[in-house]
Amino acid sequence: MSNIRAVADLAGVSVATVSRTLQQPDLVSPKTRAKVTSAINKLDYKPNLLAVKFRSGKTHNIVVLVPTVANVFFARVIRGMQDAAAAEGYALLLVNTMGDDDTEEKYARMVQTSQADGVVQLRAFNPFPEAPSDCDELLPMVNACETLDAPNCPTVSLDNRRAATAMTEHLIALGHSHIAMVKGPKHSPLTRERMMGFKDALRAANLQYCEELMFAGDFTLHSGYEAADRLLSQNYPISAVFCENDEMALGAICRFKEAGLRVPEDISVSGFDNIAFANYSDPPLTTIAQPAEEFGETAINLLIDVLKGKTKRAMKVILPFDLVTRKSTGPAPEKPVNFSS
Amino acid sequence: MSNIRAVADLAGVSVATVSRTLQQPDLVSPKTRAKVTSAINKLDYKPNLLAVKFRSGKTHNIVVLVPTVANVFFARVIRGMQDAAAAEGYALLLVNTMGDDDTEEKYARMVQTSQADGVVQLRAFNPFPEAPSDCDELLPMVNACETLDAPNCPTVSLDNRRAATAMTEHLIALGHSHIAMVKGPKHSPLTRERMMGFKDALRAANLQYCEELMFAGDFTLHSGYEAADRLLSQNYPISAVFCENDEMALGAICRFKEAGLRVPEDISVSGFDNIAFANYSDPPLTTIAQPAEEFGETAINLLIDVLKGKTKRAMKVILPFDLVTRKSTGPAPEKPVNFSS
DNA sequence: TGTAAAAATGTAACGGATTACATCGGAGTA
DNA sequence: TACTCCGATGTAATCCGTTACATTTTTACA
Repeated sequence: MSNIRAVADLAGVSVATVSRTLQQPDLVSPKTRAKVTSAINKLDYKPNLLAVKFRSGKTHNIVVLVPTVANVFFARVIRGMQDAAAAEGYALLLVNTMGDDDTEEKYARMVQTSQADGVVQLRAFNPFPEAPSDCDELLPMVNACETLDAPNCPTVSLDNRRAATAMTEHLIALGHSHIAMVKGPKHSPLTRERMMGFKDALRAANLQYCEELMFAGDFTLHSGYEAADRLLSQNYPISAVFCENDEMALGAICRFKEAGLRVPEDISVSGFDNIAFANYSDPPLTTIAQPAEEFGETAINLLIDVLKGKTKRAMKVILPFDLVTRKSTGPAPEKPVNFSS
Repeated sequence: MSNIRAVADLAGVSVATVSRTLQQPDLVSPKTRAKVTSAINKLDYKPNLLAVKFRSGKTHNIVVLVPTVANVFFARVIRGMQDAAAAEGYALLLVNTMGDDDTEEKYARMVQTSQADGVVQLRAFNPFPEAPSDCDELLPMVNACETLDAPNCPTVSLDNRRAATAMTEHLIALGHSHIAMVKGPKHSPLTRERMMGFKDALRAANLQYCEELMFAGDFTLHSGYEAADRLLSQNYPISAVFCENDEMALGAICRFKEAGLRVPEDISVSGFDNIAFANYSDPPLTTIAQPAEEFGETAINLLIDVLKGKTKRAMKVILPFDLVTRKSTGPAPEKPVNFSS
């Protein structure tokens, strides 16, 4: 691999001139510039960016911690991030962390070892354990989608609570009063917020919240299927199920159909996220649309502001949601089915 | 950020000793080692990996060019790659290229600019345009999933042709003789190979291949839906549709149901890939299972062999497939429906 | 105790590009 | 002609670890 000295020799100039030809061409006379350019081409010279980044201390890399790239919603967020990053000359290093704390810490350490300038974290976990969470200085990190409770880290999130309220109100308006919920992972803030919104709506409608109607899941198709299975074998009558994401809703619908139930005639099912499959399922899914690409764009732009020192305080951005009603929710049946009977 | 010299000063030793303490501790006496370690902790010293990599010329980074991380199949391949890479101490830099040639060339250039050691390419495109494709020297690249026709690049692929034959034979065995195909992108080798396999099976069964029954798609849900739409408005009778991936199959099923057709009673539909949704759709999808994680592992291991100079010739690995029969395919109806009539 | 061998540690060159500062030469002006 | 100024170019320090080689210390054994 040829280096800048080889180019300088061939062109009969100093290395400084070669560097300037590439970085600030207007400081170099046209004649010299031509000689250098020709030497560069002849040698097929490519600057060693590792050296450049080492010297300058700026990598223009951003590490993105993604719980699962398999999640269709995250895939959209990633697309948004890529556009924003490309526009600012940053490269994205995606890491599929499987939600593992150690993996996230390991990759976040790329910042401390000068391999990346900042981190976008899509999960509510602080991968910089030693960093003081009090407000001294901003972390080189932005948190998106799930809300991390850290005052020194900008955040982009949805108003999950209100969104869950809107969905629940939709179900209540259809006449449902026995509503179950399939929740996400226990420690996810998303789950907490969406559950609060769910309770808000129940309370406002004078409906009773019932712990037995809450079913655990983990955002996968399979866990939705299993939750529906447990739901079918318990004693409370239920006419609607609010799932905390689309994958679980689709898994649940699958199980209900196996049991001979019709969606939405016998039971209404709703999701959250509005993934592509939601529009092609049978029936198409009522869900909450999130501006996924915008999440990504906003996160990257916030991070770049932090990296450039433009921001002093950690911004908390909240993006709007949209209730998308399709065919998986409908009027409550006369009398909610009591499955186990 | 403290550096190795600061540590050396605090510990009262030379930088070489600090370096050795970290790299080859057994060359350092226990007493010195203790002093150095304590200094490292006191200063919270983290070696600048950019400097390390710059000096050593090895980055231990692998760039992975992924057409779309949104594709559920690729997500599984990525997981396999991560396991294999982690085991060998390599970090994966995932790039969502959107199948764009320029983006791929740009990121592949990370190898030439010393920012990465090698590339895994999941698409049939050579992102090193200037590299001679004749056999002189192996490219620092491995090609997986789609088969790139480059003699100097190791490849991991499925026997797509035989897999397509197996699927077609399955349909023929169910009595179908009017079989349509929803294809992938025109220039994808996958499409070419699967179509050849499709034709092989038709020929072997003395069935006529008919160009009018081939519908274009691009591997998205929507394109499957649209292909089904076109299929419904043409003149040939059809009793089965072989879709080149699961997303398109699910999109097609959606459209067929809208048209009031029953799957599989009126029309059988099959997919390819066996993504998670395939098992939770209505009806569950008959498809070809690919060992996705194994694709990833094999690709990484082949690449590391190349990077370490262990391999001289470009290996061509072919992984096995598995026909998974579910409920979306069934016996051919007495008389295939002619839709437009 | 002396000497050779082995172990521990230090010195300094090195990798590739950037950039502050130094130098040189030519244009412009009095 | 002499002097100033500016544009163009060169010199060399610098970023931070690694490592070949040199030097010092310790160990082992005659």
